[in-house]
Amino acid sequence: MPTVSSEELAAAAGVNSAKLRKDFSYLGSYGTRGVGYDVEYLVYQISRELGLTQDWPVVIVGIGNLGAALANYGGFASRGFRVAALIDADPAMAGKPVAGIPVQHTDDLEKIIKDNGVSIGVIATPAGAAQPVCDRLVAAGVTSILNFAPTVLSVPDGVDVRKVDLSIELQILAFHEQRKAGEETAVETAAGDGALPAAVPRGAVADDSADQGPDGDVPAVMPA
Amino acid sequence: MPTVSSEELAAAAGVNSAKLRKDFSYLGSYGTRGVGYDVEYLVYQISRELGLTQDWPVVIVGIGNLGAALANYGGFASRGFRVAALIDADPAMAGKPVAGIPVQHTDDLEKIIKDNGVSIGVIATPAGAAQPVCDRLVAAGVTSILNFAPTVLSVPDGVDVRKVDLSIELQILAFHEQRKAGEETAVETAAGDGALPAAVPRGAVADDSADQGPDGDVPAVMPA
DNA sequence: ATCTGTGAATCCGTTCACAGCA
DNA sequence: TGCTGTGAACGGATTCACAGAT
Repeated sequence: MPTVSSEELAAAAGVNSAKLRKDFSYLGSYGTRGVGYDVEYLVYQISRELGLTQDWPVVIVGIGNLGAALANYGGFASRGFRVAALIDADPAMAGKPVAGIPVQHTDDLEKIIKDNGVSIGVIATPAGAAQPVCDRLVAAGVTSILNFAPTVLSVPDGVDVRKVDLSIELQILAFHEQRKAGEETAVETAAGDGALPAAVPRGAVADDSADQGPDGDVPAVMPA
Repeated sequence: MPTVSSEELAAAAGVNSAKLRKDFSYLGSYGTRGVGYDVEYLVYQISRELGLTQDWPVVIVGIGNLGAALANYGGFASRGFRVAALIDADPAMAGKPVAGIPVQHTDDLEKIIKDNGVSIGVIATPAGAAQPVCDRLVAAGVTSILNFAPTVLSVPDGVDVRKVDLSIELQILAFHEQRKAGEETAVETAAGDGALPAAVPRGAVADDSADQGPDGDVPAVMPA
């Protein structure tokens, strides 16, 4: 398939074709009227815009189960990420290879960051260690942090943090699950008060919309 | 602190106080004019609405590094989730305890689901195994699936899927990182063409806004 | 005839601003 | 006086609809 129409792509992505065309138009005019988009060219342009054509060295700090899972995760390499180093505070881990990469000790964190020109760090430590590790990463020059620890990190301006809370995704599922259950029996919302005025406009569950995944149909209020 | 104002909560959450009040109002009138919201009561009401007061048994299928990390994750229990079973296809794993729970073999999947009344399943298998596992979970009665495998699952109507792609969060960071770098030197966007018309309205990076985490400032187009 | 690119219209979430209650 | 609850105003994002290109 050398070419795709906005219609086809939109269906695959679960969005309106006009939106897709408008979004693409912000990147430039990469389509051909009457034909569609050249797949290979489009992939290249989007990859470039997203930064996938660059090489991003990352370090993973905290090599427990999760850190090891991340180190082994195949999806990184294919997206332009290179695991430059694994770092752990446990001296017993030092030198032990995980996913083919020897674990290094936290003592050398600053040197590792600088030697590899790392600007993105992944924190997979226990909650207590996260903020100190974060501070050291930032001091050493890291400006983007992916945080898996269940803590909200504070960082100076100019540093990006994204927090991944594995249980939030489950919560979202449970929330919908609860609604599905509530559908069968009439209301039965709670104890005292009457039925809710409107609560969550409804739709999310039934309106399938190939959504899968973070972003979308999530209430905005909810502290990070 | 027995009571909070919408102003305080809004500041903590990084949103506008009017939005917070309006959102809360969808759940009912749980505040007191001139005073604020009773913290304990509010926590209870929100917990109930989100389904945190219920007990949600979940199964985790695929006990590799990631599955083990999830099984050990402390955040689940505190949010009302209970890991009812761990399931893996490797016979050698069977019986071995992970996070204090013995791993069971895939052969017993259907029975496990039914015996425990599980409606939420977590898939942490390799990509190839995900769809078959998903099909079996759904056939056995699971109606919500959290998918960590790098595959888009197809499920019948009425089943919710959320896909967590660990590398997407990294991509988002890299995207911002790229923009930060581009800021210093003038344009230098790419090779051939001129500057982009508008691309991503700008703001996301500088406008801190205690954002941390999924949802928010993510381009909507991007197939799950 | 087909499918892109985009101004115009529309929709919807956010914010304003204030009436109402404690 | 202080702060909630909410109708009305606003503004950005989505969708419509069609001119323009192949």
